[in-house]
Amino acid sequence: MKPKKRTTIYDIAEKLNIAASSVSRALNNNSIINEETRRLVHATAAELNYKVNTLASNLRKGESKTIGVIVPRINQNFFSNVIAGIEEASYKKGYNLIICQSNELREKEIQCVNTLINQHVDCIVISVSAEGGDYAHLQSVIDSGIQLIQFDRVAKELETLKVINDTEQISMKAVSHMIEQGYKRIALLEGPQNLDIFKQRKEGYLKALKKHHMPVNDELIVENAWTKELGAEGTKRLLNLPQPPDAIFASTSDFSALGVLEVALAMGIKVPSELGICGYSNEAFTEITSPSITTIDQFSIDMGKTIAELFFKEMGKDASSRKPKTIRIKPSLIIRASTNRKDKK
Amino acid sequence: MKPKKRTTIYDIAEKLNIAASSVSRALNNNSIINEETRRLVHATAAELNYKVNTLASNLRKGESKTIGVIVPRINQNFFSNVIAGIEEASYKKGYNLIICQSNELREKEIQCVNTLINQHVDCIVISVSAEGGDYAHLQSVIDSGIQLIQFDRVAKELETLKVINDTEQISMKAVSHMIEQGYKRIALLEGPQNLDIFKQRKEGYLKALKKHHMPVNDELIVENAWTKELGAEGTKRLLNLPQPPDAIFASTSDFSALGVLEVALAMGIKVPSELGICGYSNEAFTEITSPSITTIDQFSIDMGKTIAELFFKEMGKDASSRKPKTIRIKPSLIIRASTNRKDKK
DNA sequence: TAATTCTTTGCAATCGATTGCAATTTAAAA
DNA sequence: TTTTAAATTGCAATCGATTGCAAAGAATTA
Repeated sequence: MKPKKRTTIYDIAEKLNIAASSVSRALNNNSIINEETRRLVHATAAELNYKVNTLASNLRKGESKTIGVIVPRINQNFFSNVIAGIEEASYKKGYNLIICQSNELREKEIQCVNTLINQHVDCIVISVSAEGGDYAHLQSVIDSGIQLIQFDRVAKELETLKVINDTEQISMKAVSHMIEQGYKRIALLEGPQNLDIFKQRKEGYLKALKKHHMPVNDELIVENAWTKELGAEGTKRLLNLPQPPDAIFASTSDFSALGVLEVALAMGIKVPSELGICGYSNEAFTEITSPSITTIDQFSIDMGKTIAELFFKEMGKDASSRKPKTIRIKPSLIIRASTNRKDKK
Repeated sequence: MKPKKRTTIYDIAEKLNIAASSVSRALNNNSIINEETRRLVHATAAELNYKVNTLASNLRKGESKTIGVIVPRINQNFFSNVIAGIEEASYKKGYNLIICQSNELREKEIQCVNTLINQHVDCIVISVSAEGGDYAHLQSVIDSGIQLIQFDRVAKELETLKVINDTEQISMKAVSHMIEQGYKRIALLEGPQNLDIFKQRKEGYLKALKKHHMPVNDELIVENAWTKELGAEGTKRLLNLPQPPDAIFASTSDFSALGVLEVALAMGIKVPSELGICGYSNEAFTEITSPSITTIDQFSIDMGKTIAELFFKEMGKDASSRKPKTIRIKPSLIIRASTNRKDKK
């Protein structure tokens, strides 16, 4: 099969007429090995094009120097940015990433978790799928003694490390901003309420209304509008109400905000003067639509780095002293044209 | 460290008073094991919450069921889509992905390659970094007997499997399209010419001009303009020429096309009537700028799937019968408003 | 010169699963 | 009842690297 067997420490040992253990120690610059033999071993290793077998090494050492990452979709801006952040920070420490996508499916998520446990990863980083259900599979990660870090979409009942955005607070800020811009009837496009992050976005919306003594109007709340198409659909319904909204907080995503914008423009409704729009995520395109879309930046790359750093920091501790811990990253409201009807630059 | 030692086949064997080898065979539903013991082993495994140690298994079997992927940046639309495609196809076959990013740096790319070789991955999939240099590190992948698949940005001198777009042809088509729309002075924003794909895009541009008997004008060719900022900069220079272009093919990326668009709009130049723009990659935003941007779709997810399928197909063959092979995926020209000054919908 | 300490090296077990081959048990055939 | 074949199971080596412990050699001290 393989063309030639790969060189092992035994090959080096044989060639130099020393023991494999000495070769191992020499290669790890480890123990108190004679400088001369150390040099010899390294030279021979280079000559024979030796590469360690990480599998063997990890098996023996009982670690894998690998972090498993499970996200709903790899090719979603937010997630790919988080992954990029994790990768950058872990690579520096000599850790590799195994990436899986759950496709928002519980069943596949369970499969991924099992694969990663079998791979003996040192840590599993996960943003749970939207499908919901119980979290026995995540519990079993913990039981296996593998560090579990949840981010963004977290199962809050599980006592693990968590890295999340301060979602409620920023949502409140976004809606307050719209109120301050003079919008009176603000609608909400909400996401699946079994995911905490969407619940919190709604909560922020409600709190902002309450704080400004504005009524909550159920007909202005549209469920499950988290794609561009669903956002557009919901918007049509909203704008055809007897009393249509004068602003829409697309709390699910910028894509749904885009749907809102397109429908509004198609119906000849002026943004932001007649309709304010705020999205979520700061996708690249929000900056360049016309008008540009107000949105929320989640600092996704930083989030990735934070996750990796958290893992390395907690790594030393043994299981008994592991405590659940939540790191909040403050997102930032990016005010653009789509909600800006007062301040002219 | 770990709270409790994980169950191994020996634990199961001991509990049932049989040999570990029998347990192994039973778990693999493999050999001719007695149905009764098979059931017993499975039951006990479940009861003890047994999970195989893939490290050990792989070490013994000399394979890793893992594919290593190296891309310049994980969080670039094109790459994250390719990765998503690879992941989807390989997961079905029980293969995992280890992802690395080279950050466009040769040095890091070499590191990644070594890590993946050490990990004993069964295949390395790579899109080379822009930095260039020799490809000794890729040669050493081949020498290690690891399947090497290059995609998109390939080192053509290396005899490996390759999955690429039909870049030259589609570039020619894009430029021809602009010519047919009546543009007379078409400029080119080109990428680093040490990467083949950018060379081919230029080649397609040149061929289209030649085919339509149009002169090649060196002052209309801008080097190394592959970010939005560089694209914008180059555009300013172009539009301030005594004889400015009436169309720009931003062959490097949609981002640079976006730079072009912004500069044009800022200068009060009408798109597409006074200036045609064509980008490359079909980023999500090209659809929603105004005017929307003509671009080229590379079918990135399909490309990922194709890569994985190619690997699985070639996997069976032994090293000696491995032949270099190139699969071309035909990209598609997506004509939008930014070049459409004739046909009105 | 003998006793003691410090360096350096080797032996052998270990990590957990797999597998060729031999051994044992059971069933079928003679 | 004996012989032969088939079905199961176990033994022990193996994958490649690491590491505790003992041994050998070199250097230092009494």
